[in-house]
Amino acid sequence: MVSIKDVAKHAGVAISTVSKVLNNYPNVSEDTKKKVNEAVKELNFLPNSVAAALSSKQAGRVALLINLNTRTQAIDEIDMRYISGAINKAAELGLDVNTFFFSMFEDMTEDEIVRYLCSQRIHGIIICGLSQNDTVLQNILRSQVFKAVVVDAPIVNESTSCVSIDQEKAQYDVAKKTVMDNKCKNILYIAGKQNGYVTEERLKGIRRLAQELDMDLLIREGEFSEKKAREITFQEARKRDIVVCASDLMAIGAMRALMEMDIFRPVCGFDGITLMGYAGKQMNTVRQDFKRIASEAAKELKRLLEGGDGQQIVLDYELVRMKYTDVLA
Amino acid sequence: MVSIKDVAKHAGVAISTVSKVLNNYPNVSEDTKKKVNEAVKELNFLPNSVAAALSSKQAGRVALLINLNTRTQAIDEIDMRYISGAINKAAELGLDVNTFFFSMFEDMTEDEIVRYLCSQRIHGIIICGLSQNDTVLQNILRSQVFKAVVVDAPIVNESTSCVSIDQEKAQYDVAKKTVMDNKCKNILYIAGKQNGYVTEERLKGIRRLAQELDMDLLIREGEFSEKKAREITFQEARKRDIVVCASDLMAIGAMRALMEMDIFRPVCGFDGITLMGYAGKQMNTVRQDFKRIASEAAKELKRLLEGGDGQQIVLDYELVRMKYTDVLA
DNA sequence: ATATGGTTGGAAATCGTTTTCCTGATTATA
DNA sequence: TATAATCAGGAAAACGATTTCCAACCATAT
Repeated sequence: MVSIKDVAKHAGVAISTVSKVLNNYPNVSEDTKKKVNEAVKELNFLPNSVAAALSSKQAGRVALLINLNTRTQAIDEIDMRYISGAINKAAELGLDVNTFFFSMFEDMTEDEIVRYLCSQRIHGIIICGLSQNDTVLQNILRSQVFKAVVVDAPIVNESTSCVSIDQEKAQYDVAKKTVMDNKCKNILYIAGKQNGYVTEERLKGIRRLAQELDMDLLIREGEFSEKKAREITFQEARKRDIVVCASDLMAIGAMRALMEMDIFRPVCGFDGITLMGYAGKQMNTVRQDFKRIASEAAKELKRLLEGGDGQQIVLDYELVRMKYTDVLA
Repeated sequence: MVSIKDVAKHAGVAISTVSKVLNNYPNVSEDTKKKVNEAVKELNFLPNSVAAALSSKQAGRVALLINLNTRTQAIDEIDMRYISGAINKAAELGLDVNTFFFSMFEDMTEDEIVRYLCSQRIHGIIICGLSQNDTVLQNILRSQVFKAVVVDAPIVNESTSCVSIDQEKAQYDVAKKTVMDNKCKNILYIAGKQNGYVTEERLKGIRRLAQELDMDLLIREGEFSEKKAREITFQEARKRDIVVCASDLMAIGAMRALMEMDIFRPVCGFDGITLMGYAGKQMNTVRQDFKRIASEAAKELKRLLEGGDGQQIVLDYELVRMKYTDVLA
């Protein structure tokens, strides 16, 4: 393997000069720059990133922590968007990404996790799917050992940023649109899982809507489960004008139940996953651009690593109506 | 950051001794081992993996190359299983994994890709989704610069292994079962994409079946597209007893078409993705354990990196019948 | 002609390990 | 008892970059 030393010899300059050229330092004449660059070309030299990392100590190594949804593979799509968004952007920014899953740390203590990540020379992390009761990771973030960007959890401090859409407003918007279009008088809301940040925000949204329109609002906890939503729908939907769900998966469960009950109720979901196209009937939902979210997270992490302060980033969403022909495009 | 030097000083031994203890070398007395381990504990020392990698040169760094399906996010599930399977296993084996997507290399030449991976100090790669006409990557494999394991492509040489199920037999099996159960006389086969390895193998399988049972076989190319399969079904299914598809996604397209035509034909798919549960009707399919496939690939790569020779690995599959209630479990 | 200041490029230290020798000391063998 | 063989542990040279510091050089101002 050809090293910087070989390049230096071949170009007839010192090692340090080569390094300077490679890293665009000032104080190098155009002349020597050219000599070095030629030598690099001729010898087919590529810098050893490991050595560079060791030497410069700012490795730019980043961990992508994904809380793989274990509930159903039907929504792998979301995790996949997170992963591809983060990895692509990070590569573009010259960050070296290692992907991990929460499950790997399941039975580790805070200390062990920190030690493990440190031994991997991780300096920054992107966290997708952190739940409010995951105290272990929360403590790690609080300790500020790492620069971090959290998706969909409201954690901001000196070295931690978060990125998300406005969950409250999105829930309000999609429900309002559906209610208006269908002239509903009361609402069945199938919420997410207790204590989750997005669950709470979306609840606020639907409550605001109900209050504003002076509608009766029945809230049941669906735990983001298709099955649970299905059951709740069987129990409650007859007496209700609309079923608003805190996730697409639950919306699908609700819709199938309604079809089996052979009654019509408008249903709206949240997320905008492809599976919505297969639900049998059209539904309104909030399309989140998960790829963009992760990509922004990567960008933000880069900023933090370069010394920026933590902040909250809020991204757009889109109200859409999903049907089978969409997925055929 | 506390280094091996500090540990050595604290334990009253030489740096090399600490290193030996850490790496379980022989020729260290229990006594000094204990001293060193205590020092490690007390100082909360964790080895710098970057320095270790630089020094030992056998970084064990591995690239996971995923050819993200761009067709539809409905089958992200497959890529996700590949990723989680490979990453989890690799972590367990102590391999350091970097995930890349084919799209990143789209407009790079062979040389550039090799150079890029080398600069990342990648020694081994796992490739998922390599197509037969991707000559760039094929050449890289042929050049044997890297140890590699390829999923679903029959490439074996000194430093390359492949892992896959027996595609031919699986297609034969699932089609035979469906044909038998429904007493069909002729077959509409919706094939994959021309020149693909799995496409060819599955074709062999269905041909063998047709020949063996002396059935008429109409083959149309579905290109793994739901839409295409849908169109083909509209055109051809009326005159046929069964629709055998080379992928679940196509099977879903076919099934929806049949439902719209309001005729019944048995349909069978291939892959075993969750989406099958949402198709509306039950279908037979071949369940591939993608996670296991990737996990075996990681294990095999480790073996190659340790000097083993390339080989072909064939894994099991399972015939299943998928329905909506399955996905609710 | 000398002092001053700004470029340019090289020498050498450094990052934190691994690994190769090498030296004593201890044990086994003849 | 002499000699060989084994073993524990240390010194120092890698690994391949980055970075600091310094010397040499040139131009400009005095």
